[in-house]
Amino acid sequence: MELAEASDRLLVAAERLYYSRGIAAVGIDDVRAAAGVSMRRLYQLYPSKEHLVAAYLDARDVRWRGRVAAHVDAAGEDPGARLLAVFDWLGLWFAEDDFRGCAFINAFGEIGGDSPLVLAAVQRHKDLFRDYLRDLAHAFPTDSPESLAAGITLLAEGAMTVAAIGTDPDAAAHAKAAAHVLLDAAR
Amino acid sequence: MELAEASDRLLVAAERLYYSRGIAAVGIDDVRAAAGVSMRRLYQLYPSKEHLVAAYLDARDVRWRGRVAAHVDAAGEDPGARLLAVFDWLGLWFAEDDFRGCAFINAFGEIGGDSPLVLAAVQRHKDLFRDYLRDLAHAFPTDSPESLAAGITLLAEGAMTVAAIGTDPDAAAHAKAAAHVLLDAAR
DNA sequence: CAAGCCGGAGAACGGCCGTTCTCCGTTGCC
DNA sequence: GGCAACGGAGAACGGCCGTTCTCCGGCTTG
Repeated sequence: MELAEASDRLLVAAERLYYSRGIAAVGIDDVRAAAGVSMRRLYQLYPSKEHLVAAYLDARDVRWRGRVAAHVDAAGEDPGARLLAVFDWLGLWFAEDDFRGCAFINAFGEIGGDSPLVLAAVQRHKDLFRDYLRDLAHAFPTDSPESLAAGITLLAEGAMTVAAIGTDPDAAAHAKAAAHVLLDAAR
Repeated sequence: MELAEASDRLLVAAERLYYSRGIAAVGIDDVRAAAGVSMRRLYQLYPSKEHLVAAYLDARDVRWRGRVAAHVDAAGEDPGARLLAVFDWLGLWFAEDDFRGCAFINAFGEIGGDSPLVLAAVQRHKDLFRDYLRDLAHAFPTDSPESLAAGITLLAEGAMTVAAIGTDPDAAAHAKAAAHVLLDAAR
């Protein structure tokens, strides 16, 4: 098996297992077995579990932000509609069967303090998401795009937490309604 | 040593260690040693680590909500000022040296899926916090206190996440500004 | 005083898991 | 055809940790 294929299979298996069961609860050997890759290969590609977890988070970051952006792009050109589309996508995500909260918030709670690599991957993701929302806010006609972006970001992050922990199935809708108020006030 | 004193000392030690280092990273023996309690007593009071963790979370819930309520009460009678005081308190909390994010969000990420007791304690806390904000919102002169409460809750939860993971030292101030917009629009 | 229960200290046990090592079959090369 | 490098499979190692057990000193009680 080639390195590239082994790496792909490991990351696919890692994402499925780590996201659904948690990082600490999944052993290296579980990922290895699910991917059908030998120990030797695994340690050749990722010299420790920490590296594998960081790679899983980076891969998930790319996929996750890609899905958000695709949904936003499908909403058209209007800057307000594009900002609100983010919350529509969150609603779809929260309703998925295998939704278990934000993988990055979970990873932070699990090993954020103990692993510089994982912490950096989590912060990278959150920074990129915030930057994306900031770009969307800057396309909106307002005098204070930064304030708007900050409010939108907080609503989105709050919705992820509430949807993950609480039992409120409408977290995304509530966040969208509040975002609508912020947009109206900013215009 | 009496049972009540041993329990107190265990919970004090557990809160300090679990919150600062994470639950999985702290062994039963670490808590036991810090509390100066024998193994026998510990397992007599809490028959497993899961029980001890749930008790730690319950104790922290009471203290944490007490601190919030005290700060809100100090803000006076005006319903708007009381709602905004929540974010002032969050700002003070985020600035504390030992701030490491919301203990309940962290606990959820760490073992939320694996421990019914811990999951229940986390949900209990978030429900109670949400109910508290809902009460504050119902004292505010508006036609839609529920929407207001939902928005405030999301901003507060989002601020905790951003303050914990990100490097933005002004998360609470941004959340307060957005909350102000929601209040103005609701009035 | 004697005897028995209580509880403290800490060793022991069992299991899990990240990491490394060993064995062996295969493959490519001269 | 022989030989060496590679890599797959999985056992072995080391350490950690939750939980239980053993030993023993001291306090209580009749």
